[in-house]
Amino acid sequence: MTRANASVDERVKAAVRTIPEGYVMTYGDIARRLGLKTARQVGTVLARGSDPIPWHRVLHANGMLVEGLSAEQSRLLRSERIEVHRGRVNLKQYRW
DNA sequence: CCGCTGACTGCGG
DNA sequence: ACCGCAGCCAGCG
Repeated sequence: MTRANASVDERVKAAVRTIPEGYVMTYGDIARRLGLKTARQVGTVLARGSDPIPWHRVLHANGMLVEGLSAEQSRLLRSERIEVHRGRVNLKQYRW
């Protein structure tokens, strides 16, 4: 009931909500943390983005921002003091 | 059941 | 460091 029964959809959203302000995680990080098979699953859930979650804290494996949403995303990240340079974030520094 | 798509990745050039 | 691409696999028609 704690987690096991929850749907993948809910678990992904819950995981994203655990990312503290000022930190980021990659799609792969979340997938591995939840024991999911692929990072794409995480992306698929976020793409539907039905609920208010800090989606901007989720990046690609190399720190790149989400294609097509980079403007909005970099604005949100910078608003919480995360540096974005050339469309990417330094994971060594901000990865949770 | 089949084929295509996608908010992904890792590897090779 | 920067592409390009094949591999993966859940979701949808």
